[in-house]
Amino acid sequence: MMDVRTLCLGVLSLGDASGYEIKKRLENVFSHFYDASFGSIYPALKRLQTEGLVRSETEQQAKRPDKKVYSLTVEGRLTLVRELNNPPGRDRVRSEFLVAMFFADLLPAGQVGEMIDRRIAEHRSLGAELAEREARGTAAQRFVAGYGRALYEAAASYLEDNRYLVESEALLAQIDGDRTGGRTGAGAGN
Amino acid sequence: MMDVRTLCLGVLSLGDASGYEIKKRLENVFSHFYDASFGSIYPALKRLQTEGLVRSETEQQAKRPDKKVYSLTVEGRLTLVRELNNPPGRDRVRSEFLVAMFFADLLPAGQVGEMIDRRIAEHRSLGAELAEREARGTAAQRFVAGYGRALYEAAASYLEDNRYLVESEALLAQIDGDRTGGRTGAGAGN
DNA sequence: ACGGACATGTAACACGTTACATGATTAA
DNA sequence: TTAATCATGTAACGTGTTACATGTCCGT
Repeated sequence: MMDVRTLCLGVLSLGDASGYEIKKRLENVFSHFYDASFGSIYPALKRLQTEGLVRSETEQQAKRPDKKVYSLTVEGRLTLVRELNNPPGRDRVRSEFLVAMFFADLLPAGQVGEMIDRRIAEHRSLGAELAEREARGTAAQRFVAGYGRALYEAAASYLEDNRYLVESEALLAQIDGDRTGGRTGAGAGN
Repeated sequence: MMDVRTLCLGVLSLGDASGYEIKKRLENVFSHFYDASFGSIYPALKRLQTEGLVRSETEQQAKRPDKKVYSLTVEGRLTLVRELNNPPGRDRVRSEFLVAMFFADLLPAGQVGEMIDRRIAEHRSLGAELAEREARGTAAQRFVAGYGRALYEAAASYLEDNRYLVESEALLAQIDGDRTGGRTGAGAGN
């Protein structure tokens, strides 16, 4: 069971950090394929400490709340390695976008086109972000960043090449007209 | 908020079905990018019914528990469309595999190689499965299946092309030796 | 005799999110 | 002065999983 706790151990294996810093590092690095919030990180660290997998030193700071800097114990490092060695479970993907595409028949074609436009732009930009990260870090870190970038690019390309499948109405309406202009935002109120 | 309830509405928009059948259809179609279990589907249908979004007819069956066949109401269909029209949130990916790769330095290189071998095989096989599905269904359904297939393929190719980044030890040990043979399964105990 | 597919449902549990509570510093 | 960053933590809530409860039929 790979949960927030393991993730915390992992981040700590790269260097000591406070709960706050762990969150930041997870955002930088893992945000593309794993999420975690303060509400899960702080309790996780607390429990890891009672289990002896991490140790903390309170660093007093002037004008700021004390900072609890955590570090891995030997046991914690062993647990991490054991956890990482477990055969990884299947990736879990939860994509509202793909659900919407699956039921594209129920949506106005223009709306579908807009969603795809946005998605392509998002993926290109996220891919570019990861491409930058691919230049830095350890080989393993570059490997993971590159993986993300490759998938974002593959997704964007697929969308570009196959969008006609879900935009049939638009296809009939304007065979080779401009694809980006002319659509008003449909305010989908709750 | 795109949850199991919306998914149920979606499946029902393709035809009436019982809770059990909804589960099966979700398995076939969505299993690659969305999960749902009986424990979430049955309560969801119940609540959808009290909210008037679905209607049920009990079909009596000899020698089997009665089957509750659900169908969408007009309101349900409207709700579904409204929901699908909401700008889709970001995809959530949770990959134990990528977490393990990120910390590959902590693992024996052989172990990493094995994980990658398995992952490539899995992705190729899941991709092939989707490729079959790509031949059937509506255009939208083929679009989504194709998307999945494209991503599985991209991932598998990336892993093949870049695995050396996380297998440096293995790389030093056997420059161009056979990559698949010779590794014994390391029993990763609990 | 055993497991798997069919069929529905509940309860306990795990996990994570969001919002709340508190409070200083710094840049726009 | 308003928002953002730094900094920790709790409580309520939502959502989903797993296991349990029940029972038949069919294939091996």
